[in-house]
Amino acid sequence: MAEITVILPDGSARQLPEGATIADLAARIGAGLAKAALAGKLDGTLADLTTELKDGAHVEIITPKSPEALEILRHSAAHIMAEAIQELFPRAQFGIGPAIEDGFYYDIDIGRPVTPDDVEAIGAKMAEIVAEARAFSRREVTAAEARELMADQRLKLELIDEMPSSTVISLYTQGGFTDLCRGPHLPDTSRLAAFKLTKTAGAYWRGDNQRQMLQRIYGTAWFTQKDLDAYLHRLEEAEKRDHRVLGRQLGIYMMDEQAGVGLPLYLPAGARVIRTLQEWLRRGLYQRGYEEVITPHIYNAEVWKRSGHYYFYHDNMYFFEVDESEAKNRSKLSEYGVKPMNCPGHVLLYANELRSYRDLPLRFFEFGTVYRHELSGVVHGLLRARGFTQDDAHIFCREDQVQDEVVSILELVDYIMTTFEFTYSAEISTRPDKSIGEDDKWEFATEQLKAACERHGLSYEINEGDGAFYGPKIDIKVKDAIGRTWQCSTVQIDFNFPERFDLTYRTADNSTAQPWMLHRAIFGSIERFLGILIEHYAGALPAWLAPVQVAVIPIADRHNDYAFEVDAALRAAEVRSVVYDQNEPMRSKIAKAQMAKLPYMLVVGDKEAAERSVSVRERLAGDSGAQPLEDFIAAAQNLLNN
RNA sequence: GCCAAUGUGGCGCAACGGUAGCGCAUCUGAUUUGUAAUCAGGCGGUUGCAGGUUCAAAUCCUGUCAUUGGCUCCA
Repeated sequence: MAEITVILPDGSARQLPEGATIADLAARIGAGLAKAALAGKLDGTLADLTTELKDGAHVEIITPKSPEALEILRHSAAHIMAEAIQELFPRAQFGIGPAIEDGFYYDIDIGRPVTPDDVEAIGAKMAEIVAEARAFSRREVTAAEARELMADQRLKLELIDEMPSSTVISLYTQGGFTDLCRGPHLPDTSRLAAFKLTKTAGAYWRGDNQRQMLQRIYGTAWFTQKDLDAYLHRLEEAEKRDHRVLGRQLGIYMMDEQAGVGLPLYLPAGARVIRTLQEWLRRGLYQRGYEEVITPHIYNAEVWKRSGHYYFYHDNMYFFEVDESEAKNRSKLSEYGVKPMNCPGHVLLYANELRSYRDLPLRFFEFGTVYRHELSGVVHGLLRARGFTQDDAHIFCREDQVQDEVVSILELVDYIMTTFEFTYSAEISTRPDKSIGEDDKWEFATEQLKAACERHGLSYEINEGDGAFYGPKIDIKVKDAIGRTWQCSTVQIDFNFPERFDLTYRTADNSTAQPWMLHRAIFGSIERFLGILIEHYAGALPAWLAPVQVAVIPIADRHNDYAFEVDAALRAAEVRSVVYDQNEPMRSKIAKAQMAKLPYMLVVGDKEAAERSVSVRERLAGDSGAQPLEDFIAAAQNLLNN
């Protein structure tokens, strides 16, 4: 796109060549508000144009190759796709077709599913439209006129109906296709240089699962073919990092149809990593004044009724009945529910004894394995499973301690995320429509979260109405090595549980008060976090976390004895070591260790056996020469134990 | 749960109406290797499952289960 796009105060856009002047722009606008606003500022090029004009009016300048220009390109691509669909399926109904990250989509209804052949035909038709350089033109109509023009487009009519009848509606037309649209768009279809239709999917109209499912066609669009190729290459690279692929290659976990959907089984390497992560976090939590507890996996249904989960989440929990009568010919059925979270256990522990204000804050943590009957369509490897382990904690504290506790949680989050080289951002979610509790409590809790973020120097965005039903929360989103974001940590303030379970403590003046309760998880789900780590590091976990840290590689069979001696010494020093004693050339063993992404390889041959040394090869740095075995072990202990 | 696509030896793939083939891995033998893959031979599948069409089905149809990509959901 060689044009600068100027979006005028009325929302319409003009494209001018790079290097155009403000006078050129004024000439293109004709009479009207914008021209008046530009009066007296006609000197210079568009680059000199200030976006704030007279009387509060402003223009937006979109330069070539900017993110805004890319969005225009993609939005136009959606219109071009819609035009192609209309030509191929004249009776198609159109929903919405926006630009999205990396591309665009359009929701349509052609009375049947969209097949791969259809997609190919649509892509080919788009190429024709692009080749014909059909101009985009804008015009404005009243809602009534729009209704008339869109008379056979029931989905569009629905959109028009939702706008106030006084709204001026803008329409964009290219070729024979007209769409309701705010714009702006490309000057003509030939500017769509590089695009590809990527996938189809069903999507509910207006995102409402009670309504009709439309067919969604996704595409991606870029300024140049080179950009498109680079994008497709990026996708391939991301696929190679897929934790499900690497999880298999590295022997982390498996799934088995016999076990059930969304229930991973951890292989030795996976178990090692998970236990290492837990042990590391456990040490950090003890240092920070947390106490570990262990609570049941199942509870009598009465507990879930009291907490409200029995009613709120019944379909997403696993309930079962047990006959508890030990006498014959009698039955006494009890209902139990498998825990979908760890809160009730910690609440019961709190209520076990009379608490004093001096006891607070009380911080209970647990690696609690929970089960949630997630919809079959949402399970995804370790990232969304039906069984997973939370690094869960509940902090019971006085009102004046809430903010300090939140700050210290944020500090812990920072320590953990920094360890894994994640950058992260925060969102504060406020009261949803469907929620419980008094306004002043919500307000107090939300203010505490905001104040804690500010004290900690963490900027945040507000996610209006996205809190839990019982309280507001801070969500932490981490950004991985290839720029994707993942939701991990969460801090939630809760006043529902303390109320429902009558939690109290004795105050300094010997009265009774209700504690505040914080829920927090740092990893969120340990297995999910492991999945993210695998993708973040492309399977090459940091040495301290690697399931196997060292491969001892004997050059020939006669070096096996020494290799096992080295292995035993490493194991004695708590280094996770294996011997590659297969009857294979050393080079082949090295290749295998490299592919297993082991951090260290110790090559031992005649020379090493004679002088009791090891030749060290690092996974990334390569061969770094021989050193005495004791030296390597001493260094390894520092390096491999975080 | 909804829409679509896909299920072939442990893993990755081929055959797409004429009763399954390759690579890796595994096993056996040879080889004894100095920093990313030594050679040879062998084993292994009634093509997710259940029906149907056909002289003939991995291949076509129906159902079902699972996986994948989306949608909705995620306490």
